[in-house]
Amino acid sequence: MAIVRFTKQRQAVLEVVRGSTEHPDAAHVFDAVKQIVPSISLGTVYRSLEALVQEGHLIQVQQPGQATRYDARLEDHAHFMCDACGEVFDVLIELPDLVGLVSAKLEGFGVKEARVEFHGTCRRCKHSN
Amino acid sequence: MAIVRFTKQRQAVLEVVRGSTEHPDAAHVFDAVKQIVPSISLGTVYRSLEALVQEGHLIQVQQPGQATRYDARLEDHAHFMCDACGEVFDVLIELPDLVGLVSAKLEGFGVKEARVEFHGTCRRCKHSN
DNA sequence: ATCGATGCAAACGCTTTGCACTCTT
DNA sequence: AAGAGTGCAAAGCGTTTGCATCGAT
Repeated sequence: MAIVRFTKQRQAVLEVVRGSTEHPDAAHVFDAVKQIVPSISLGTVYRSLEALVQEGHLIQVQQPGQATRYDARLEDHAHFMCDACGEVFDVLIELPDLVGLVSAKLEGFGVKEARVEFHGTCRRCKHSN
Repeated sequence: MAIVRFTKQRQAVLEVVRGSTEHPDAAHVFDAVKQIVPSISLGTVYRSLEALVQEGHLIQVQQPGQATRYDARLEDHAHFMCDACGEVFDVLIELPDLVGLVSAKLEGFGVKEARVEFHGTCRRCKHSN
């Protein structure tokens, strides 16, 4: 499903995610977008996010048992998830070529992507106890 | 929540996951366990799986937008998820020490775990088109 | 004017939970 | 006998979808 019409709703959704550093989920995007387009519905937020992901303008960040979050940072990167506060941090560090490593071993498989997700305690949570 | 009573339901749930190579989700476990304990309910399957995870007898495998799957293989390992058929494969390959790598860079963070998830096309799906 | 996008509300799938009852300990 | 575990059904939550209407092209 390609975006063929650039409505104010989709522009607003994209702006909100781009302007956020917190990897917002659909509900947070909804709240923020309402300030720009008060009449927007949650369904439209979901449809817009999906379209923007398909178009390659956003990526999804999944956290076990939580709502899908969205990230406007398109370069390949990992995420750190704080198990205490739930916050998600970008990990902008060059990692080894895992796809190459695994491709060599998984004969006949088409390995396209490696997603890396770190877990632990963030700086703030670690220091506040 | 520790398991303080080993009921036949929990034993059956653990046996089913241990005896499966397909990383079953709660519904699949439910279907299989019914052959052993016909009266079991889905709620009990969920509670048993949760307890077994807490106790360290099972781990969870999450696939974006899909039901949580369970894995009785306890050693640290990655997973390969086929984007075509949805099947999940264990990746039993020694990977670089990502936690150490990232710990050195994320000053003040307590990095405990790195989860690695490969995506692409499995052997069967790749060869059938 | 077309037909993709929207708003609304209902429905969905997975999971959790309240309650009375059961059965391991 | 105590209270953790069970079965059942209802509810919860994130997400999707049907439909009539709106509006970008």
